[in-house]
Amino acid sequence: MVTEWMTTRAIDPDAGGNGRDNDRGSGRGGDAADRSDGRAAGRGNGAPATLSDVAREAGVSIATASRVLNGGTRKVRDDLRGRVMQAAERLNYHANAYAQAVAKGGSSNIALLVSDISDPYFAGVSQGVVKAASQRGVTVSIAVASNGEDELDRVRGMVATRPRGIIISESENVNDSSRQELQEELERYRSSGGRVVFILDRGLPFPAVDVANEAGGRAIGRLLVESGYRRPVILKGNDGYRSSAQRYRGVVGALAEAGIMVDPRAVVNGQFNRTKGFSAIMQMAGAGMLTPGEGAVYGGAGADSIVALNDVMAIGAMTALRNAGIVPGRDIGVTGFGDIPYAVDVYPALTTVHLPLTDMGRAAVENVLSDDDGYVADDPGRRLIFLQGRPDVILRDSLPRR
Amino acid sequence: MVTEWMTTRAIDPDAGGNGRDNDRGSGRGGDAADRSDGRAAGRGNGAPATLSDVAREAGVSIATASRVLNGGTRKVRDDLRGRVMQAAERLNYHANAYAQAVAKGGSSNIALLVSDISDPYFAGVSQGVVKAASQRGVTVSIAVASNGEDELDRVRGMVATRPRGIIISESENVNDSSRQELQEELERYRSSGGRVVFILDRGLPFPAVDVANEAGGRAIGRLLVESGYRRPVILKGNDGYRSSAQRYRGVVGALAEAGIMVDPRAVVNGQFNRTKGFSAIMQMAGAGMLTPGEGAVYGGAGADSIVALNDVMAIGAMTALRNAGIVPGRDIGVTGFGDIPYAVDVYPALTTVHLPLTDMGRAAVENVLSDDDGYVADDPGRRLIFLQGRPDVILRDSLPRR
DNA sequence: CTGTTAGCGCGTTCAT
DNA sequence: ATGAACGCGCTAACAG
Repeated sequence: MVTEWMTTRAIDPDAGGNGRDNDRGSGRGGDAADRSDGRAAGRGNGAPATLSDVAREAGVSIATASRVLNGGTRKVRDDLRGRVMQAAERLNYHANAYAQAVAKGGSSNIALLVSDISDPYFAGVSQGVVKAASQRGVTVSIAVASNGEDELDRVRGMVATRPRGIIISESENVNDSSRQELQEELERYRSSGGRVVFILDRGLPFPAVDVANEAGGRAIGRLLVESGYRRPVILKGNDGYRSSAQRYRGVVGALAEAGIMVDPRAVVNGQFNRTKGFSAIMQMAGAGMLTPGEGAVYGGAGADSIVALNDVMAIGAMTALRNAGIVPGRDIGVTGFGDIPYAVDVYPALTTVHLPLTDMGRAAVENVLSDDDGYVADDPGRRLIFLQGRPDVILRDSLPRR
Repeated sequence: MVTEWMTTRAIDPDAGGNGRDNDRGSGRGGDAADRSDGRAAGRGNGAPATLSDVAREAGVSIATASRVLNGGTRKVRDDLRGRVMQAAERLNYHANAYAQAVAKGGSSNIALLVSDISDPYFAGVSQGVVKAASQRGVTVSIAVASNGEDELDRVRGMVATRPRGIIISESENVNDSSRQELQEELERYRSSGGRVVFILDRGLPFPAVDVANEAGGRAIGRLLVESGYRRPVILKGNDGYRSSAQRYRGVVGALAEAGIMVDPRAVVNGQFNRTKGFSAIMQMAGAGMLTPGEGAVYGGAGADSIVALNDVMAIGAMTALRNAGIVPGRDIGVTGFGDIPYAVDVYPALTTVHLPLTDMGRAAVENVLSDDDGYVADDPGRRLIFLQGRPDVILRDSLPRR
């Protein structure tokens, strides 16, 4: 859409109509023939050096070359080893990762699927995955899928690359007609030796890195009560999303224990993104549901707080409040869930429950790379990897005592 | 480090003190041996189906199977085609991407290198890269490198995977002892058919997706002047970072035209991250350099604005100001550069210059996938892909007229 | 310890 | 139009 400003400057005005002298050359490897001696003038002009190039250059067999360049702990006479390494250096040899993968029937790559990298939550998780992976010498391919169908497509594409494992960190996909297919696809992948791990449990029969969602929700609920709030608006994610449901159950439960019933009109089912948080509150404010008055929630009393089950929703909600002339923190308290990095930078700083984003990513790759995925079919309980034993609620200024 | 909270908990709260029955066991997965005939009963039990499995199942040659499943526009009799496709479906065949890559001598993957995915700037760019790539059917592998040495390592790892191209979006690496090596490595990669594209020019002889940095800086400078500010503190990135230098030149130039000289003590060389913005301002405020008084900048007059050459620095600076009891927007104006998504959510909302993050990512992959990389050795000016012809400064509340 | 020889899964000529 | 055979770059048995 916004492509108007895009100015891919032209390249070679004068080259004009002249034929393209694309010597894409090579085409087929006339091979052997023109590769007279393998030394294309040392200029890295042609294709990258191969193992056999190195072997020839070093005057050894390709097997030997393989052994010194990659083969782990095999023994090779020192002089040969030296020659090989020098040759490799000289030819700037880099093993062809694909060929290796084909030969040994398995890559050293893990696939990561997220809904939206530009969301701080996923960005944090991804950062953890990528760093942990690279520390262990495995690469990660990343894909984004914004809806259920995309998700299935992406997963299919991923299994084609036969990664060591697939890590799925999607926020939600509901009404999931493709859910069944997804599960089947993943099960086939697993039965062929692949590992799949979810980040945040989605109720599918695979291991998942999970956190104390319900306990976190309860903690928020109690904090609300202790801080003197009685009339929260709750911003949840979609109903099909377990984490949201768990958090919701937690806060509602804690509230109930204190004798507080939340007004059904005060709970909005949205999605875990900033836009939804923003628009939901804009709309409620516009309808006069937030501040005391006729159409207000809680029988006209209005809301005294907004409990978002996700940080970005909370942040969107805060700016919506401001747009509506309501001062977050002063007029209405706000809480989030996740503790994304910029939760401290909004004003007032966001009170939220901390989630160890990058560590969640790390835990996922550790599981993928471990020998045993800890999955036990008949005991669903055994397939969860819990991080964050007790929830860590971070008190900041968006929910002052009142 | 922070691993203490990590509690790979058993699941059930009530399961109480029971011992952890970690049967890590398993060791190797056996297998391999049992592949007697390749046909593991059709059940997806064994290894994934291969092309020849499909061919056999369909009663055709592997070549034919290849043609219908992948081979573009070849002609195959309809009945055969049908049988093949059914067989593929039944066996849940997915082409082995690695084998394809080896066979045709080139993958359909591009590598992306960033400094930090969890930084909104890189997250935005990455999102653009990944989405654009997947629309074109190419996968992207991502790696992070926080410093110059890592960068070289990662690049080396990347070339091993022989991607179609390498996109580098690193913020900066200074005192770069490895810079020369990096360039050589990349040149070898290119001479072997690879494409490399930088996002934001770094002065290396490769195409780069760039934006109107200096013009943007000038726009900010002029806005400052027009809005009545005279005593800015400038938060730059590292000196070796061209984009920072360009932006800096722009604002200083515009200021100079208006007869404003910036106090040398008021410019801090940092890095483009939130922490640096935060700490720099904390420190200056602590030293009394910001508010009128003895040690203040501008001969004791203090600063009336903070010009951060990057959004996250600006955001860090704003919360630092608050910590120091200075109200951003009211006491001191603030501007950023980049327009990351959450620039609207800080308070006051950040005035900044817009950068089309995801489109920058997209442009990079388009260049990688295009036939001609537009690089012309002898005319450095010709190797840039400009986005955003005229800078778009977004007026918000952090820099009110005064 | 080193070199030979089979494959790995797939694309692609070359005959048929 | 279809199939047989070879090669991609590399690893892994197997000999020597």
